[in-house]
Amino acid sequence: MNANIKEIAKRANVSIATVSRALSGQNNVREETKKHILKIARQLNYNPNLLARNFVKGKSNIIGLILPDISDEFFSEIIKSIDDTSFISGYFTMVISSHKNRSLVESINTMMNSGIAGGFILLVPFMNSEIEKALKSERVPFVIISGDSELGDYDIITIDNYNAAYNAVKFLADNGYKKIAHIAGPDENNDAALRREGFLNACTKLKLETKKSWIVKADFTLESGERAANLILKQKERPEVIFAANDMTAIGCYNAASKLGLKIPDDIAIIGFDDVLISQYVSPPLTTIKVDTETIGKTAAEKLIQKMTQTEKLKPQTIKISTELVIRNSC
Amino acid sequence: MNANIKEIAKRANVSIATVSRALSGQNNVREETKKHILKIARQLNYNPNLLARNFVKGKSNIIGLILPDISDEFFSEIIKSIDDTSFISGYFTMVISSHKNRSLVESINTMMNSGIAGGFILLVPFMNSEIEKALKSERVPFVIISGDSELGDYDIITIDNYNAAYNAVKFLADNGYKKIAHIAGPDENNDAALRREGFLNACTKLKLETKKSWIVKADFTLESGERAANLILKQKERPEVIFAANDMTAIGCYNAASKLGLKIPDDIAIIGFDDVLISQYVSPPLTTIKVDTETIGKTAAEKLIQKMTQTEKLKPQTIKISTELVIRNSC
DNA sequence: AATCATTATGTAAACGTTTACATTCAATTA
DNA sequence: TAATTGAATGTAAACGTTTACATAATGATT
Repeated sequence: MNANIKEIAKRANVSIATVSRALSGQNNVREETKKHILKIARQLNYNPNLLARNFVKGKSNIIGLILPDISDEFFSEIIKSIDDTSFISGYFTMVISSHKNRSLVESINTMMNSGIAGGFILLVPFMNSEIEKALKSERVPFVIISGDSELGDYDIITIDNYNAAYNAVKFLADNGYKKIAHIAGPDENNDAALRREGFLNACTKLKLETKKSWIVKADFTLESGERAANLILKQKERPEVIFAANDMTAIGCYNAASKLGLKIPDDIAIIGFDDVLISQYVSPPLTTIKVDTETIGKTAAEKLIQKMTQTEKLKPQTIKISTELVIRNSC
Repeated sequence: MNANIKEIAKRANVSIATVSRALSGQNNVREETKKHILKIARQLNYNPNLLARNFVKGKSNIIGLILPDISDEFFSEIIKSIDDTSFISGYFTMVISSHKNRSLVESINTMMNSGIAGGFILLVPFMNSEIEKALKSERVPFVIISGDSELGDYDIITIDNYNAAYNAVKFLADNGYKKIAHIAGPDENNDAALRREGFLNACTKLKLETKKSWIVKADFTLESGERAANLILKQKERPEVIFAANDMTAIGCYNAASKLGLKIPDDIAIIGFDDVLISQYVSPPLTTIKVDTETIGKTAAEKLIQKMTQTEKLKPQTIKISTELVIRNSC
């Protein structure tokens, strides 16, 4: 059985109100009394009942984290970063992933209405009217982590996909590449769409050669990358470099190249996106664009906590997290 | 503002007790009344206040998940699997990772004493007296996921490290290998210790040749694996195969072999442990031991929920999750 | 010494649920 | 018909905390 403030009050010979004040670090309690109370609390190994506290305060110090149905490196780092940041400000992180048994909308509704979370962070690759509707009540504050900064009038933390892609292509141009292909991600994924847009605009602006048959869609998996690379590399005219929408796709290109007897980067150069762990270990190490997951998580948590603590409503804000080109040996 | 049972009671012209009973699906309420109440609840878009419910029931439907300070593939899969399983039984998953700002012991204490979690799952690679002490109160039920099944008198979900290692060596023996080396994990890591023990016993039993200089310690990282492999492969007498304590170490061996001009598996064969994502993509694909993270998470969550729901105290149980040899081309 | 301002402490209500116990009402039995 | 049972519903307390308001104690100012 855990001790409670009533018990402490009895032993310290004061009222529960004084105990509450002493323990929650308020200043309107005599130094001596405070010390006495704290001592007894320590003796009893007292821990405040957070459920009671959250309940009576009408708000929770739990931050919900809604994840879509995928598990990858990216998420475990985001989770960690959010948990780190939340903890420092006295919050807990609750994970609620969506999957066959629970839809994203259901997760949002739970976070929004059960009172269990004081705010939440929503990771979504896309937006639709169902989600939009679930978010409308705004009963508890939230922020969104997404590849798309144009989802609507929300607080959004986003990767600067467009500029990252643009600059990657610029880097390739600066290094003398002229003929460039792209393996895109799934259509409905906003990160993918923006990377593709950045690629296309850079090609036009920088006068690089590309063509329809060099732009192949894949779905972020290694296998789809290999398939797509095959389609590109078996054409009569071959590009000098492939810009893959993510690292796994890029590694798929490695496989395709290897099977076709093409040397990287001499016969075909490759650049990826994400900088996943493997990228530095493939051979040759993959040049890619590093996404700073730690900053993303940290920024999202900080923004959310800001919203949770301040009363006046601020205008929704989009924060773009910049990326970094990691130059290795694949181009 | 969320509706509450008081409001529903008023509109339905019944007492809050009846509303509570109707909503929590108890049978001692007239069918007609129940329907009426549910209808009004739906109209008001009522969601029970989980904080209040948990608080008054004196137990929480939140499952805490305490993670050590590492982020890898393994964890994100475990988290997902636990969350999946918990959700089906009506529980939430709260992640609390340990790191520079918060020690493992502190995490345990929070879970144990704040009332915020009704139970927790502890992932620990080792046990010490501090942790032991924190666990002693047993104020809330918990289970442990660990490589060591001999941590103490706890409910433990564990990988069958010893037998997995033993069988891996047996597999090598069956395939004609006679001279075998081992790159071990850190001393204080129990998974590592058991794998090493399985290796040693198998060598003795199956009369395989190994020696002290062929057993080198590393720390589960790729770099340490490369270093260790170098120490082994540069000796006058070279083993035929290296059993690495985990896949990352094994991939370190790949690097060392490649730099020494040794062909895998002809000059030196390699076997790993874990079956991380990369393993199937390195060249040649790595033969390794697959750890079924999904089953681990599921089993842990189910065991915990069982403990949380039943009153009588059962004898602590150790559940060993078996592994599976994934034969690829590295030996 | 009397008044006022300030600080410390106490009293009691409030948060939204669940649930033990009490009550009512109708149906069944003697 | 009276007594008994059982189901449906109501009443009110309880959970542990915070906090508005009331009161008491202290110190400062006249």
